[in-house]
Amino acid sequence: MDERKFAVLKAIIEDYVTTQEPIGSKSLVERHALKVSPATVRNEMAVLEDEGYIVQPHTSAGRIPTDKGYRTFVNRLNEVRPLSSAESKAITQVLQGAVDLDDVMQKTVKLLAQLTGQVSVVQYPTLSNSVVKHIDLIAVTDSRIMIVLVANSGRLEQATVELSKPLTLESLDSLRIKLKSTITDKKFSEVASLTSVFSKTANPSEIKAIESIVDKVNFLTKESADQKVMVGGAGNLARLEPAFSKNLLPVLDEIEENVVVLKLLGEMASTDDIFVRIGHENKASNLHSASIVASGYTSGDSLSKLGIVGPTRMDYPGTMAAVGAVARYLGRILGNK
Amino acid sequence: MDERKFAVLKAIIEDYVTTQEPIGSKSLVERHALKVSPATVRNEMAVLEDEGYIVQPHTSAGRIPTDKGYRTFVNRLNEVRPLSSAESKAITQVLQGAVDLDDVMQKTVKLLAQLTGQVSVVQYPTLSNSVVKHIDLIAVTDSRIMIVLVANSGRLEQATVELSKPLTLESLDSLRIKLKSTITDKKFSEVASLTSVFSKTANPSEIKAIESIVDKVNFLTKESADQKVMVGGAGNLARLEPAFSKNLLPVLDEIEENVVVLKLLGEMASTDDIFVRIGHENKASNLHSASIVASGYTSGDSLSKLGIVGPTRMDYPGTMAAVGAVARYLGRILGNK
DNA sequence: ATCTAGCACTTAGAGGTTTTGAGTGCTAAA
DNA sequence: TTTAGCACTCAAAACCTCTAAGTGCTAGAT
Repeated sequence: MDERKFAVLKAIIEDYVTTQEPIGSKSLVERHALKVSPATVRNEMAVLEDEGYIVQPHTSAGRIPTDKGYRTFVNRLNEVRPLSSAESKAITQVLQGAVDLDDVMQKTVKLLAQLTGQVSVVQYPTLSNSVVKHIDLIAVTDSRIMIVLVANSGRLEQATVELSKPLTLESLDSLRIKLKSTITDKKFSEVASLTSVFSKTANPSEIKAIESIVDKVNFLTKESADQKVMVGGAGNLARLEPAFSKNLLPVLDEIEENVVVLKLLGEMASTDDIFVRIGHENKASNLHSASIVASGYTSGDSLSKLGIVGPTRMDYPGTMAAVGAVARYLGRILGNK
Repeated sequence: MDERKFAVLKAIIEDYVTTQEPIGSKSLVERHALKVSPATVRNEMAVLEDEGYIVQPHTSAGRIPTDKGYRTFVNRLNEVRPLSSAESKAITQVLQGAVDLDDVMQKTVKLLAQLTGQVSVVQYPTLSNSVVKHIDLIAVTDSRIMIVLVANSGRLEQATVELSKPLTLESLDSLRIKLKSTITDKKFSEVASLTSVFSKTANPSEIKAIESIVDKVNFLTKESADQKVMVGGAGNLARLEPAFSKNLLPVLDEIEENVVVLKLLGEMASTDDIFVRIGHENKASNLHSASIVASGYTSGDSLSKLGIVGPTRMDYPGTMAAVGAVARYLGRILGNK
């Protein structure tokens, strides 16, 4: 695509994103320093429309960008706009103050929502490459055992088991010690195979209790338990057009259920570039008028994802910059640990 | 207030809540089995308006309820409507499946949001009456110590401390043992006074590290760290009138910061009745067009709160029933632990 | 070969007017 | 005390007109 045509497309997108109204040739020339007349711009626009980059909602109106238009615009954004110093300051300040991983995740998701004005999603650091740093079994009552697992990434997982027959404190303690020595510093993905022998050597009367505890430990370290995400800025939906938010509500619910998020974020290649999926590029039909901007972030060995969901009509450069910056800072914060 | 007048008020409220439009005398008589003519109803309405229970948005329109109208309506709801069996089934099923306290809270907040269609808030079980069941210190790296505290309510608190000078594993272990024997089975509120002597007996070279760990433990058990809440259903805002959600957004942000929630929920007396605060009864001016329906729930020794925030125009009987039922079930689930 | 000025044409939406109908209060009879 | 009847009110719907922002095309200017 020739240089001037792209300039026109870019101008249309920029104006449309802010005004949310179809853009005509005259106002384009006025607001941007295109050094040609409206008539020339009109010719360019006619061509752009033929080629599917923009459309006219009705005959006597201006043009609005199509998904294809946004796509070529985004593709041409070779370098990501840097954040303003105020923004990057805010990021470091907010994330600096977090006391634990949950806190970091919560602050991140909120930050991302505020910076972009969209609904944000952050995936917890994955466990699969992490290593068990600590395991504990705590008898909250006689028959309720709480399991606490800590990963080297700082991620903490807990679960409780209800035993049908109480375990003596001694047995619990010996199980704890045995578990601890077996799986400490082992990868989460290896845990299940390492603990499978446990029940065989156990005292027959305790075998059932021990089995249920070990089962739960394996459950916690299992791949599928690993899809923990946090969603934030759902209130931003209220700011957007009602029609859009109506479409998105069920998606949000699903995200909170952690079901869709894998697909949503997982579809993207696993580098730490910034990925953008625009409108119909999303497979879910609920998302045909939505775009996703996401990025991977690294914490120690694991690569996880974060991103935002918003209307196709969004400020891509700004959003991409925010997502990228947050991913980078988050990686830095978690990497330091 | 005489019986028939109340019947009229009630009918107006019920219709207005569903249609969201001013209610006239004729349609009232049609939809409800009032055994009088529209003219009679009109007379009653005129009186109700004089007394401030309802207003006319403009001369040629029907009436809508005032805060005072809602208030008398709510006050007369002596018995709370029971939930449908499908609803109570849903509650038990959802809460049954939770694996740990965080899970319970998250499921509860979501459930409440879905049942009521409003924004919901659930406070974690308070720590002040709880007892320390377990404490652990985990060296995630040389100089990063993770503190894990478990309450008998099943609530787990964590924090990390960054030490300026690493502690040997032996010292850490002895500190852990000392802490454990000192504060296990003690109330959270007592912890700070019990640990104050720790730094005095310590080896001088380690005094700083130990102090910073003990400080953090005290911080975790402090009253003010106790205001943990979870907010859900923010997406429901999108369903409501934009004007309303605009007002509420900042409130939500504050709730997520845990700042306002104490006041919001704390203003209510501490029984486990269901409390309703309607429109201008709320002190915050942001909430003048909002109502709060809340209830306390008990888990073990501690009494905590949960509730919802919505427009004054809401289905009070249904909402109150849902809030009450969720509070009851939540207490039961947590009490069992 | 482009670009641009000019012009005829289109049409959504703004602004203004009319009509409609749901609602009222009052009066007088049941 | 209730209700039928009636004149009155007024927001909102329906309708109309006009405007202005937009278009495409043609022919002259660069």
